[in-house]
Amino acid sequence: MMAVRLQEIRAKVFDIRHTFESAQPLTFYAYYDYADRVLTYPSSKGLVTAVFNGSSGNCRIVAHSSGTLSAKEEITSRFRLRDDMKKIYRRISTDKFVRAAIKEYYGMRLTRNDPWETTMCFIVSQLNNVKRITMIMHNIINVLGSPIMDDTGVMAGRGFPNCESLANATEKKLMACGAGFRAKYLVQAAEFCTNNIELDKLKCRSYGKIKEQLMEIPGIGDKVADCIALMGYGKLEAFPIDVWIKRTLENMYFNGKPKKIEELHEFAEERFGDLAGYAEQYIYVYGRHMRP
DNA sequence: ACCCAGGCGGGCG
DNA sequence: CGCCCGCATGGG
Repeated sequence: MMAVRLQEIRAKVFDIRHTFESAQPLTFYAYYDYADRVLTYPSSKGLVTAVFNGSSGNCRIVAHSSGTLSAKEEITSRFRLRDDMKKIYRRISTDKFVRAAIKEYYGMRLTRNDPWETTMCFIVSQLNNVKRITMIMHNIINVLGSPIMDDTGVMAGRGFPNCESLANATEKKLMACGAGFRAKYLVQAAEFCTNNIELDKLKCRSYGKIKEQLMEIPGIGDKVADCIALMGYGKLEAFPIDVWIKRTLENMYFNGKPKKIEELHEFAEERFGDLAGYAEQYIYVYGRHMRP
């Protein structure tokens, strides 16, 4: 029996529950036990497990992972624990509404995710709900994912299938996973990425360039491209505008008057600048919480 | 039975 | 261009 190497991380202004409930890619394929506070998820290099303890924004994390991966670095990066939340809150607290959202969801972080996984997650998300998105992602992983071994060589789970695997999967197989009309987009996007573009190589590009490239991929439009830029590439200036954000912005800032997506992008950029993505995530969860 | 869900692509005026 | 429609499917 091999000794499991545990690593400890301490973080301020971090709430795993708020983060996990905020409908980011992790929500769709990780497993979080609310009673035991244990999070388990497959990453590209192995299976990661972490236990979260703490309250009022102070968090103590004990993590370990299979393979060569450093659990500490993985968790720190995945949950953006190097971000200075106090500073971010100061910057985006432009009004009462955002301040209330921060108070309600204090410690919620944006997460960093693999660009390809994020792409699939948000194609699946269109005209869909979180519960079903989660179900579909799990099905895709179980049917097409590659095995991940634990330290003793036993299969502990499956990792997200790469774009070649999905390009070779049939639309029918993805329909069987519950993807519905999005199955076609998933296969087309996988084929496109296999043949025309290497998503990891976009990491060093600017937000604008990344969004432009992503929108070349079939099944990806303005909103999904911004989600991928934000949560897959960590571009904090991205501001995805879905029906909820649109409705909330119109209600909170425009007296309920309908606005075009383009106008709302300009509004967000001007108001929240290069931290618009954080503002969006707080407005999103709070807007849904306040459901009209 | 109906309506909705973190949109997108295609077709039409 | 801008607008409108269909798209699969499970849960309220």
